[in-house]
Amino acid sequence: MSGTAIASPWKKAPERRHERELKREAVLMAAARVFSERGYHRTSLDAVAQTLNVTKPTLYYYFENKEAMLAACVQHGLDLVEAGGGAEPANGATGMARLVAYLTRYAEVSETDFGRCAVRISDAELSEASRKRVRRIKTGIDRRIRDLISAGITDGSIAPSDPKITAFALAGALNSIGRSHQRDADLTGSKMIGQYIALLVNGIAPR
Amino acid sequence: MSGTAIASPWKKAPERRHERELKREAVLMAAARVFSERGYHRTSLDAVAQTLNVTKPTLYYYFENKEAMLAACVQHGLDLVEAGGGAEPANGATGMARLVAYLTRYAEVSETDFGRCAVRISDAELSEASRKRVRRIKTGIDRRIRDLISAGITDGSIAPSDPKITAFALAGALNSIGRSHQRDADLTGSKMIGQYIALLVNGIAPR
Amino acid sequence: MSGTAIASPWKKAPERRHERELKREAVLMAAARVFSERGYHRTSLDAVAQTLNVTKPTLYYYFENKEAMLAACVQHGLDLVEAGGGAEPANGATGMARLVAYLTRYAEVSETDFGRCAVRISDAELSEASRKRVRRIKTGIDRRIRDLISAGITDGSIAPSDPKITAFALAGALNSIGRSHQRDADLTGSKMIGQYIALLVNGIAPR
Amino acid sequence: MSGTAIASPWKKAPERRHERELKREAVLMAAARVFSERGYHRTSLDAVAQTLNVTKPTLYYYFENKEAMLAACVQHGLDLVEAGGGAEPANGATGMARLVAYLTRYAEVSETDFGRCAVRISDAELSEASRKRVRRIKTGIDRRIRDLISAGITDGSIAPSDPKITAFALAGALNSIGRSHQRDADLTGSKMIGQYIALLVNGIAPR
DNA sequence: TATGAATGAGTATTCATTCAT
DNA sequence: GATGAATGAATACTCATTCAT
Repeated sequence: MSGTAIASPWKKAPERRHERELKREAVLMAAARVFSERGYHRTSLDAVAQTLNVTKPTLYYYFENKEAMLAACVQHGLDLVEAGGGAEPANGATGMARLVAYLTRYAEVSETDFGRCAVRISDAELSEASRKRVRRIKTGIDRRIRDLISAGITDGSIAPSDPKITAFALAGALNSIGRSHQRDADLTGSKMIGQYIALLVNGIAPR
Repeated sequence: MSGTAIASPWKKAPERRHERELKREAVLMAAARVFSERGYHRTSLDAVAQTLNVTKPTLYYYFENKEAMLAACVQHGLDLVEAGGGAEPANGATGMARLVAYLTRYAEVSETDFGRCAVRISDAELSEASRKRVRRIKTGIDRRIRDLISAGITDGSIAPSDPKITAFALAGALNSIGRSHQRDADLTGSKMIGQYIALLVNGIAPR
Repeated sequence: MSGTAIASPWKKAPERRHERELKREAVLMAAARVFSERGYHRTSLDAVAQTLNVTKPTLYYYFENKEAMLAACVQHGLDLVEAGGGAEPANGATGMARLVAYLTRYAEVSETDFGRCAVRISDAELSEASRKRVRRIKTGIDRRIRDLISAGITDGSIAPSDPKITAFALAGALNSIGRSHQRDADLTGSKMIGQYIALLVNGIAPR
Repeated sequence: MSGTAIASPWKKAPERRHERELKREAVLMAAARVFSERGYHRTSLDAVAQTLNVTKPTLYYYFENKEAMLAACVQHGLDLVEAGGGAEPANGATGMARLVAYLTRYAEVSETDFGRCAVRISDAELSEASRKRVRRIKTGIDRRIRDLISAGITDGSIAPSDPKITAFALAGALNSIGRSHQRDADLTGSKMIGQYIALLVNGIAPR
């Protein structure tokens, strides 16, 4: 045997691609954080760059422009919701149980930077192209919630109501989580989410 | 007798003050409309001025600066909520009844331009000064809701819960009304508000 | 009589409008000068502003954007050519005489800052809208030259040739005046223009 | 005998140098094409690189910087004119004949990408350094034309005139060929060049 | 040789704000 | 009261250029 291979100082192509991907993600996370903290319009790309110890043009190496960064944040936030799973019809649970699982996931994501971006940014701030894409995802989520409600109504686990309005109200209520400024520990965290959803499930009237 | 008084071309002081007040309100309404339509940061003062057929500097005669206009919009929106009354402890109604009345009012105001301003602007987008002012008003409303909840819990008309979280959830849920883009007729109007609040009161679980 | 009127310190509306017009022209002249000296792309609006002792945003008060300034320069240069007159068919002169008059005017304008702008800027640098406008004027000038050539050929004062190519060559030749860097006194001024045009009229071959 | 030589995977030095030369030329041609199509300043090095399926930094391996590329284009264009020959005093032809040959060559080159680069770039758009270099080459051509004119005047084949102005006018007129946007077939090609030069030789006045 | 990554310097444009009139 | 004019400050975006690999 002719000895051990010497570790090459040059990174291989796949490794490079992976590194780039990592950096892109880092940019995205930084952006999500700053956007959700100071608002999209009040945030300059300089601010984003600074948190990464990079210069502004570097950001353009990873994203076409500021709006693309925002769109990616929003999209990522929304994707996280779907990525949670738990809403599959197959698993034998009641509509209510599946809905609660989904809403919990939704609420949890709303507490992340990405979720806050998704919830805080008005569609009007996105470019036509991004708007369409985002709208499609949001519609998907809305439909998912409506379907779960309908299923629950059918199997008797949810009280009859107009699924459209109910879905709108539930999502809207949960959105306020991401919209609020989470300085208050009581209004953050999984315990709070539990109470929050329990409220939506049971209402405020005594049973 | 010393003859009839000649109509002075100069208006009297009180009349002038009144006129100024009227114009100030006109500016405010215009601002509320445009801000709520395009978002505060995306709206230039030129746009506000244009809808009034005035020039930009004129606005400065009525408001110190752009943020002051926004703050006034928000404040006005929140004032409208309080102005609705119905939350007075004296009138013998249950906490629940008074809470429902208050929330209804809240929801209705959320559909106005002023309400949308109040609800759509994230605290993060305001300067420190305005942020404080707005926060104070919002805190007032929050306290009002909490108090009503507590009263309801005490008189048995509302199920026991943490008033803080419940108030947060209720307000948040209603805010989504003002935040939504009211293109959908089903998701606007007083009928919808009724269903919306009924949902919050009764929850989605069957009773 | 109750005395002489006191000169009001406030300028009257028409005077104001006039003043604005003057300033706009001043901006245009400054732009024409700088553009023609350093080239459109190498000239920053800061440079234009500096020659006027104004700040950059002031320019935007008079022109929509940089390209609009350029377009106005070009248009003004081309307009100057037509404004010269002398090409009217009515005046009994031969086609040749009228052509020479027109070309002389053309050459003279080419020596001005506006003319140099018109001649130096490629159509490609203009916006679609400006391009069309400019192209229309240029076509008009081209047609004017062709018509004069045709008239001259008809009345025998000009040798027969393809008016299209001849017009192209004449205009092209004269354009080089505006394109050259006039540091050389021998290659500027009316005397030079005379010789230049005489050359085009008589050719270089001995007669 | 020591066996057959193994073909080395490394290319010999001269071959390498040659390859490099070829690539450098490829870069130059690509640059000339893009510069002449979109204008020097409006063309980014990315654009040049793209047409070669290379990345931007690669260009720097062959040229010091962007301006050096432009200068090389211009120089190459002007070299092409000289390379045409035909202007040698020795061959017994008249000054006029030699001048016509030279101008024809000049016009032909003006229709190439390199020629267009040379003709389209205004001195004002270049840096001081490049300007000097380009100016020197242009001066060389100008002198050549003047000499031919003088020779023609001397041998009687060209009408007496100021060689300086005449040379300026002839070159200027021919430059317009390269400057025009050759969409019009009538205004391109060798036939047109013939007519163009005939016009300059004979003038437009009837003989 | 060629490239991925990063950057410095520049530039057009917007907009809230001021002020003399 | 209202406006024309002007400005300072900010900011997104571009691009030639560099350098380690």
